[in-house]
Amino acid sequence: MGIGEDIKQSKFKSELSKAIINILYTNSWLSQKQVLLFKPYGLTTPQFNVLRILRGQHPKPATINLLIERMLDKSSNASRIVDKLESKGLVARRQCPNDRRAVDVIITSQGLDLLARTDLDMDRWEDGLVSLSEEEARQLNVLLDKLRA
Amino acid sequence: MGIGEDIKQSKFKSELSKAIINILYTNSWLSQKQVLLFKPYGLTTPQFNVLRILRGQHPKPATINLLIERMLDKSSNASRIVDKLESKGLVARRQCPNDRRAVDVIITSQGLDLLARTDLDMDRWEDGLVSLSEEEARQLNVLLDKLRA
DNA sequence: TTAATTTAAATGTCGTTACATTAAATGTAG
DNA sequence: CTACATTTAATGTAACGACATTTAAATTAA
Repeated sequence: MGIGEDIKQSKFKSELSKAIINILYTNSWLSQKQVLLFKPYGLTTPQFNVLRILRGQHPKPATINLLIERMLDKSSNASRIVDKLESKGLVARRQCPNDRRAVDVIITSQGLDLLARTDLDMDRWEDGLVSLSEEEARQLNVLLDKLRA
Repeated sequence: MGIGEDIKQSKFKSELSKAIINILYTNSWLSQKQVLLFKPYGLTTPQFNVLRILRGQHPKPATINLLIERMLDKSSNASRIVDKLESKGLVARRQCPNDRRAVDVIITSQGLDLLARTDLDMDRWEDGLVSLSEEEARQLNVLLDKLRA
């Protein structure tokens, strides 16, 4: 179903303005699916994303600033997301030895375990999105990158 | 700049998983720009979207349910968005004559005026996104629609 | 070295979102 | 008709986000 039927809007000013709405709508569509995916693990999407960044760094720590820099949604509050993850024992905070202002955040083995379990679901979910070929996905990436240029 | 550099992630599991992240990231990029666009008019993005739906219906009214159905982000609370718009005099509520449970929401002339002024800014902003040709935007729409299929 | 500036993270706040519940009107089955 | 279920919108709430402020440490300049 095209974006037109999805939001019941029959005409658009241009393909570009349609594409902008299409991206916002597709984002909402994807996000909704992700929320459902993470919910059984007691994770919100931002929490999941932070955990993934920390796993990418592992065994090196990440500072809060590094988390902010890499988060998809820059506006969310990294400090409080780390609070939540820490209270669940999924990450640990330590004072950064080089710079006492900074905080080293590392993913715990519990955090790694949890992510490992979500991996299976994530893979299954992405495999379910068979509607795009690898080449089409590549093309989509090119166009999105170009849009932001 | 490609998504890889933007979020400092060098490798992705597949082009598809990269595309998913790319959509989420591009959404965040677009949303941020929209927030700045609407701010001078004292509108949030959901408020703006509801106003646009109401203008699309004008002079017919829309029920709350119709707004929910057409909103890009289904999870936001249409009733309270209408509260905000009503308190600013941009929309008006009337009881629906056919069904007394339902509420007819219409955009006021003030609301139409405000939207007319934002139109200029919206056009200018979209015209600023010259990075994609009409054909490329069309292709982007095809790929996004296909992804959601 | 001291004072001023910048940087990192945490916190306070206010509005919004997400989700469940409520209230009222309508629809439906017995 | 009556009772029960469904639908429509509004509301209560707890958590989250956006954004300014604060606190502490590091950097820079005088």
